[in-house]
Amino acid sequence: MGVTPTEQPSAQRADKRAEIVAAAVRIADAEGVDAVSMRRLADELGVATMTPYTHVASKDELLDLMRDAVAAEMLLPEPLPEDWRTALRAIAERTRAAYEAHPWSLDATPRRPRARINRLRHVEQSIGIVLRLGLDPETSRAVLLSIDDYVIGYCTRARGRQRMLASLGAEGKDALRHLRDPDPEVAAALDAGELPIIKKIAGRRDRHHPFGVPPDSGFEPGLDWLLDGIEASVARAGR
Amino acid sequence: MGVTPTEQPSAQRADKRAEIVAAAVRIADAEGVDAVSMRRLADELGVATMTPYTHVASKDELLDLMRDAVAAEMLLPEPLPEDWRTALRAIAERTRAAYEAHPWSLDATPRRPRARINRLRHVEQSIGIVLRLGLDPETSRAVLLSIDDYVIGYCTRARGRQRMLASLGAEGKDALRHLRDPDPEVAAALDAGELPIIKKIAGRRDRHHPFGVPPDSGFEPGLDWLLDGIEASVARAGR
DNA sequence: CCCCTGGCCTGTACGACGTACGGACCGTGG
DNA sequence: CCACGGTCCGTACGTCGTACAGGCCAGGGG
Repeated sequence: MGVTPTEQPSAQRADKRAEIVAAAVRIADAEGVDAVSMRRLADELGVATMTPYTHVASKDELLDLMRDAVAAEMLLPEPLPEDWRTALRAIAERTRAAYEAHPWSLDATPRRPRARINRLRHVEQSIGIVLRLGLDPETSRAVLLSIDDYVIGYCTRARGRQRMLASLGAEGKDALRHLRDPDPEVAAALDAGELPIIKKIAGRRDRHHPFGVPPDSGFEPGLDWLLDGIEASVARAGR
Repeated sequence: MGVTPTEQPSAQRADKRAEIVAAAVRIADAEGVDAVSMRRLADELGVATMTPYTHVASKDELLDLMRDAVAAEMLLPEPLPEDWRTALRAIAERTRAAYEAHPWSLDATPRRPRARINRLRHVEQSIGIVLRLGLDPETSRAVLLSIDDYVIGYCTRARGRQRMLASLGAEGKDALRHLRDPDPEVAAALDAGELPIIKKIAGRRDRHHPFGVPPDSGFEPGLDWLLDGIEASVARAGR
């Protein structure tokens, strides 16, 4: 059938778009998403305020494209490891690294999510691995999504952590105060003997860790537990 | 020691604050966080634009308080179930329900996270359960956080899903088009035979599900796998 | 050859946002 | 009675996303 090539947007136009997105990503990496305004972006590109709109429909679309640029970094070079567990771990780790390098991409999700190419490539890789397990489609989907969920959740919390440490670092020596009497309500609850466990732990923390914040418990343990559970489930199904 | 009660802010002041926060939550529930502007909030309260600032330092603090209001809904009535696994599941489920009722609370995280009372109460409950496992503190923390991560990740993805369905529903019959030719780049990749698995699955989807979107694989399976992994780990440690 | 057309680019302008600030009001203690 | 501290109000500033109305220029048809 004569396939009309779906309105291909001419290579140079695509290049300009990519350039705009790359500049936006650079700004976001360096100064956070909030620093990415259309005016700032236009300045960065040496162009008038409204010019980027020639290549990008709206700021929402721009953010969507920026997220897809991050998704490109989640792709693992083929061929993937043969063992499904090793492969899923590798993908999860790569995904974590991408989110950690561009924490802003976890921030606001777009109002109107569209299926972008790199996100789809990433999904394609993951599905490919999961299908090797030979589970029914329903369960396969659940495996894929549960791992995704864990990774996203971990990265979201890690970003919050990072932000907190940054703000503590910026405050200098008064940093601890922020933890010690955080809020009148909290202070009252602590005095009243509510929250006994937290009170005990908080006391220990202040002495042992910089800023009173213990090191992160890490990405691996939870991922391993999840994979253990999946593996056991696969073993049961395979009997 | 003469404890000065840390500047208690007088009951009526606290009431006003709570009223403001409640109104903001109401707006966010009904129309999304973006609808919560200080002007709109003031209107809602029948008060001048700047008046809420008498009781709330900034919009960031307001958002923080709104999130804490959601955290209050995550609290489980005492006494908690005796079995640790049942209790953790109950907390996770309750947390999921709270996020689902107020999806906006997963949106932007505050620049300067403070420890608020309800969040702390929620953490206190969770820690209490995890400590029953008798693991070393490090591992206990990992257990707690990994479950948290999974829940947050799941809810984040569920929110995206919900948003997508809403936007598809709003578009009427053309909804499917949005999935069928999502983007020139994607169309090209599909034609070129990249993404074979997705192509096959997408074909199947369109026929079987409303809007071509399959039902969610659910919260339970992933949570169970994670808990299975944790339980096995506990069993090994307890030998 | 000219001229016209269609795509890129520009500048100005509008409405909404968060919030700084200075003044008005008002109940309470000296 | 007055003065004062806390509450409330209105105006105003700077920034944001973006609608819109032109300007520029290359390339193709008369």
